[in-house]
Amino acid sequence: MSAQPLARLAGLLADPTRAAICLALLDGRAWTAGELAHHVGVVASTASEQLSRLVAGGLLVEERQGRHRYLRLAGPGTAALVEELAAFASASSAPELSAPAPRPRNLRESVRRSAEARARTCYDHLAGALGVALADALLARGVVTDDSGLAVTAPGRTWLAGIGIDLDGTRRGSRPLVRSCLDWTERRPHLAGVLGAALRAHALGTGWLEPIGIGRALRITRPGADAFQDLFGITLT
Amino acid sequence: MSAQPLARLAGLLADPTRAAICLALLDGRAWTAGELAHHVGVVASTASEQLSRLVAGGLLVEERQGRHRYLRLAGPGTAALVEELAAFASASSAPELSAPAPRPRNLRESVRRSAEARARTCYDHLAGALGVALADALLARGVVTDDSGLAVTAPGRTWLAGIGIDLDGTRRGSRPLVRSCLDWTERRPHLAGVLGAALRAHALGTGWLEPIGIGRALRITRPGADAFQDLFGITLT
DNA sequence: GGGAGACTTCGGCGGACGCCGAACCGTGGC
DNA sequence: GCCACGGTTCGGCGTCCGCCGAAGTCTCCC
Repeated sequence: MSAQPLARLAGLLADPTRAAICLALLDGRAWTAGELAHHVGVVASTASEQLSRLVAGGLLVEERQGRHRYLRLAGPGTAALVEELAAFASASSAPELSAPAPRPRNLRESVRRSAEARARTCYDHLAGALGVALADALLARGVVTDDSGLAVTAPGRTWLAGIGIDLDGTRRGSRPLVRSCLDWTERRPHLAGVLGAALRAHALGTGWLEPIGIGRALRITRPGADAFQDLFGITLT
Repeated sequence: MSAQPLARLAGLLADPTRAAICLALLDGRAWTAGELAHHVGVVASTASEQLSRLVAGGLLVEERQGRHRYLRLAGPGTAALVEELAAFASASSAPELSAPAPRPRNLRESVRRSAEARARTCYDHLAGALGVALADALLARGVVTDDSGLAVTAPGRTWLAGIGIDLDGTRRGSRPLVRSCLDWTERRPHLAGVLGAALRAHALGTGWLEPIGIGRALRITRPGADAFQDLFGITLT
């Protein structure tokens, strides 16, 4: 109601350093303070201050282990908020907000980017070309419908259970069962929410996907490619 | 992807004055620059600067008429974003973010607040005790379901058409048919999206509700009270 | 045409903020 | 016990930002 809380929350994300930290944490993992400092390009002391601020504001939670301080986003709700703001910002038509050409600086960077564009983690669900293709496939097969708001159909639920994804088993607090999340590289929606998280967990659990290095990029394994083809009709180029 | 756009967008809402402006505009109307300046308690020149900034950032759009400059939120998406952030901020458990006791300063203010708590506009849909009661009623009657994401049921659509609310007629771009929006006074969800907007439009069009003064508060008329009772089973205290 | 009113531009003030380097504190390894 | 190392605290610097008042521009109305 009052403007103060809104301004303070927005203020937490209003700094490029803090914003970059939150975006990095969208990969869903817990990072150490040092990793984050290096990743966003500030000195350790600066990162420490900003991290404390984000924790105090409730956006991040910390976990201390020995001489390390691990940080991650406070929860799915927080991740969804950051996602949404980032998507809105990058989709904004205002030229004022568009990025000043963030092109890759070297080959390594370029390779990483193309891998991320193909398949990556977005907090706890799948994004990139694979994520968007999955969303399309599930819509086309009637597992998910968008008639009046995104929803999982009754037959869809059964079908998912048949391939080992049990949505009933997952306790859902107030978290939506399925949610749309705008994909930054594809500029089209992929699936988040409980279903999105379950899909990612299943793909990693069965070995369809595996992480590449420490980033958020994912590799599609040989059995994974077969599974996506057979079950979802997705042919990967 | 890059942190810059995110930080800039958040920065627009990171100032109490700009945040208050956006919250005021959540009533869905177009305000003049002077009204906004007075409402948020800054001098005209200050408001002018901040408004220009919000327009440049794409959050607001302006319309010049004679010597007046009318401002409103850029669209439903923008309103949803502001709503969501505000809800997240006020629901945040972090004591750091909670408001420092914004109690009413006089009787007039107090009266206005209680009217707003009963029924008010939230951008283009209904909020307050009435908004929440409507959401409950529509869920209880099966017009809307929350089984797997909020959705309008097939019989619900027919029932709505029967009382004069035609959802098919409204062109929906990428806007969700029905969406949940956390109510600030009730701390429970009410209905937004195309359905929420249609409900409000219908209630105002049929005279069930009428605006009180220039604020966002709404008065429930005598026929309105009857209609809410007969059609939705809502008894207003 | 003159004047009132809505809005904007500009200069300047004060405070807040983000950054860094240096010193400090704990933990873990040798 | 010592050292390396991750992280934190502190002081200080420069910048940015929001605010106001005063002057200026434009529109409408008489």
